Amino acid sequence: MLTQQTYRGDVGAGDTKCGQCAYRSLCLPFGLSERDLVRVESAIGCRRRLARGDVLFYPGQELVNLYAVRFGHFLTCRDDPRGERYITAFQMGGDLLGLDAIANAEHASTAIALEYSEVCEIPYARLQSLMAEMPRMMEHFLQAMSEEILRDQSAIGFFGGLRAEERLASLLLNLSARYAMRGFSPRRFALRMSRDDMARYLGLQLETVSRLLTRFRELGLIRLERRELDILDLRQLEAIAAGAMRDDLSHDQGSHHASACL
Amino acid sequence: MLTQQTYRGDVGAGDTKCGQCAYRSLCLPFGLSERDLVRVESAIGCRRRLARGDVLFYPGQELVNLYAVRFGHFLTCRDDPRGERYITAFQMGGDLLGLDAIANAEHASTAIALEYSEVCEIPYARLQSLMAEMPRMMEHFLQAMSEEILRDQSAIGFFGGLRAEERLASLLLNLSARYAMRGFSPRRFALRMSRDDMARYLGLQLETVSRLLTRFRELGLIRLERRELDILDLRQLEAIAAGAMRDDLSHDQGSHHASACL
DNA sequence: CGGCTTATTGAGTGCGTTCAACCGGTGTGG
DNA sequence: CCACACCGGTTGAACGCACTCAATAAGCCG
Repeated sequence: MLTQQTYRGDVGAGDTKCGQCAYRSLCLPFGLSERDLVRVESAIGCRRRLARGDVLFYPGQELVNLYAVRFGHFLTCRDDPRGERYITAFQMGGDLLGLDAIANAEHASTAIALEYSEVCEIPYARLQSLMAEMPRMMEHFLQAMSEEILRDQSAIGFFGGLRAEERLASLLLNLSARYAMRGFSPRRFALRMSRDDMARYLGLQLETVSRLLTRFRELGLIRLERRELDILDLRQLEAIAAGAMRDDLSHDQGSHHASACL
Repeated sequence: MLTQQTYRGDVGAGDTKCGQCAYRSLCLPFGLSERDLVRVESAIGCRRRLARGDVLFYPGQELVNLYAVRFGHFLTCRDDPRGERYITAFQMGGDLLGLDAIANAEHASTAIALEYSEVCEIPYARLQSLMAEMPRMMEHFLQAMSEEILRDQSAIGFFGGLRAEERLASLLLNLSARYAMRGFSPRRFALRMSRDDMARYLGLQLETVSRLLTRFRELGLIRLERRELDILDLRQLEAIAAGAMRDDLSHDQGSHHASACL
């Protein structure tokens, strides 16, 4: 695994410009005028396609490009002090990758495609000069970095204080909300990552994740086949994530009385 | 607690400029020429002093200033989905506060002084225009934000995969390294935060932290009286943080054979 | 089909929590 | 001055969640 081969090509032409991109309102061009949009487009390099398992960048690699996901999914991971791999985030269309590389001019984490995916290469040097010329652009980029900080800090909270079931519910809800923001169904989507990936993201063991998914299914909160997910009771999933019924949930299945708490 | 009263004053004059600041090489002015330094100084607002327990900013507060710690210590905290408070970081001299506020133009966390402290107010609007004029300045600020991302992501790793003893060792070593970077002793310093603060940072219970500190003391790794810390065996503390002797450490005190592993 | 990866399920253990008592220092008021 | 309360910290005992080890099942691909 972790092969480095990448599919480069199909780059030319104008049908892949930001103006036509599905994630225009989420990605870098967010809130820019038509005129500024053109300048952003000019700063963006070529597209790059990756197959499932391909590595987009790895720790120690010199920072040349940042990346924006055009389609597909990624995960970014690192090693803890013990050498164990953990996952810092899952990325989908419109998300930026590589922001943690700016500190030391080299990437600090590994980014791996979870499926056939495409990214826009954003040469960091060009981005810098663009930001120097366009305060609006700079501000937006700063916001994007700040959002990354917010996300990471939230993750710290999850792993510190929350139980396994609360963490998993949080992850499902997080994915759901992000798909909703992108115009997809918040109730029905595929989990692109393996159980092990989820576990490494949540700070759990894959067995625990598997067991919890089973329990959620038994409780009628979700329907799940392979990696195809249906969220049947979003409210209750939110209640679990919020830590309601800390004792309740243990094993009493079917009572469903907790939904009255909302 | 959490009183809002702050001691404002003693602002005037030039003896508090960046050029003379002890943390000049760590803080915003890092790597700037003398000429640029003056411009940075002009952008920095007044100093502000806080007593132990004072709140510097709180969630929802409009982003007006970022802050740099001149002396003293702070913690920044938030509430997890369950309403439980957790601590995202401890800040000391030269550290920046408030970077997570840029995303939504309002602060997302609470910053509390751990002792009598002073900060520089950095009006964000002025900082923005300054960055637009000085690419060097912008780059450095982006690096600072990226570093924050790196720190937060490392924290995620700690809480996901590490044991209680490994987390605590990591915290002590982290503080040690940061004091060393500031010219203080890496082996002898005071823990400015309570056991409960440490616990809320590490995702543990305060009882667990207390027990572990006791064990570290019994193992001869540290000397600890009240909050005064002496690190006696830095190597072994590093070994623990790295997860060496996962089984070893359990209860066999005094054998010290693990130091041979290095 | 066999070989491999991914996922599920079971049984037992252990780490950290939880509840609770106790201790030392500090400040306060009688 | 001492008695008292209070806060922060330490220590003890028992419980329970999630881990660990292990076996089985289900897809996927050659």
